[in-house]
Amino acid sequence: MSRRDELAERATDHALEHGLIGLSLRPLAAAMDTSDRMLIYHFGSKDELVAAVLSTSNDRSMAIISAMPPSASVAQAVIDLWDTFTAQQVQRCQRMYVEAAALGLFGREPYVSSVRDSNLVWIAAIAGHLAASGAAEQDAPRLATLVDATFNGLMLDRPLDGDAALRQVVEDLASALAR
Amino acid sequence: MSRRDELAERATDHALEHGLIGLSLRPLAAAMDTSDRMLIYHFGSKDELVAAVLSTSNDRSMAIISAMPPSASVAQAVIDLWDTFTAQQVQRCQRMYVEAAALGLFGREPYVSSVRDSNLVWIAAIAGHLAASGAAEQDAPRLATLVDATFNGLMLDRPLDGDAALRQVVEDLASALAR
DNA sequence: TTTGGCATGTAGCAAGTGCTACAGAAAGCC
DNA sequence: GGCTTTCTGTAGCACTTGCTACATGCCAAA
Repeated sequence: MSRRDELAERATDHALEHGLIGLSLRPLAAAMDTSDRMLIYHFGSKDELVAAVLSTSNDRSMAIISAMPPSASVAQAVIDLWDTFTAQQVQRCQRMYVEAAALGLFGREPYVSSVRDSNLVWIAAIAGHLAASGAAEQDAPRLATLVDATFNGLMLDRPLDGDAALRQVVEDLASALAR
Repeated sequence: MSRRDELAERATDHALEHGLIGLSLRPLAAAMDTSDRMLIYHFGSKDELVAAVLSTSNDRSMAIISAMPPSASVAQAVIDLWDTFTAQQVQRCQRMYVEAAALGLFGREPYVSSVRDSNLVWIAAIAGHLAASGAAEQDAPRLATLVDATFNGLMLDRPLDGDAALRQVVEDLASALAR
């Protein structure tokens, strides 16, 4: 693994823990036992570092979501996806994705591009799981967009509501989609 | 209207236009034909300014959503809410709300508190409209949380997908909830 | 006319930002 | 040995950040 990749992994760990909004090179470098100087050297600019971090994070969550076995029904798939989604590992990645998407709301780079890249493969993975769980092939992408949007929206509510309340809402969605 | 309120209104206009995440006092003050010095004088701190801006923005979108006449059905209510939600005026406020929620993802103040305050009355308003449109009273709050989360999640996708695609997804949700 | 409070302008501070200039170390290749 | 390439440390630059010290103008009450 190249030095750059190693730094990307550790920077991703730090960003997942402390957030993407407000991320700055010096504290990040200090936590990684290196210097801002080195980060710029290996990544060229902060923007490229951020892009690498978002890509790394996306790879991690994709690996987990792609490994899910098919669910017994579409409704069950929604529940299973939520459980995976809120598992520590994926949930952090998704939280950072939401931060990136918020940073991209006004078109700022590198966030828009990174979010677009992540979103494409992510939605495809969700759609794949839904299709494997019984959803019609042509409905899967839109269904995936709906489910993903709802999950991300609920993520924004996490600091407000308890996880139990959010799960209840997901169950409502699952049963609505099943009928 | 006090000077402070007037400044809050104009600061809100600016924040809705340029975003909350990178908001800083000097450019904001310059756009308002005043100085950072004055903003701090009237609001005490940047945090209180931000709280005032979020509160003002919330008041504005609440005024619009509260004025909606009941819809013919729950499904139609979801569609109507989306159309109101994406109307220029409300959509900007909601975009800023999403920014604030993202800023609050790691517990940072004043964002968490402001988001909590806004969310409470906002969900209540959505629930009210859904109930007025035929939803069962006891289901309305959870339904409102579901609809609101989905809308906010779709807001994050706005820079990626076209509005037509997002509306399609909302229609999927509406028909799923109707069945 | 003096006093006192509200509002404002000028200047600046300490800290933090991304990034760079420059020098050196280490390691492989001739 | 030299020589180039890759990497790293020190120091610093130009700029922005939220916020403050201080002096000043305005305007109503005493």
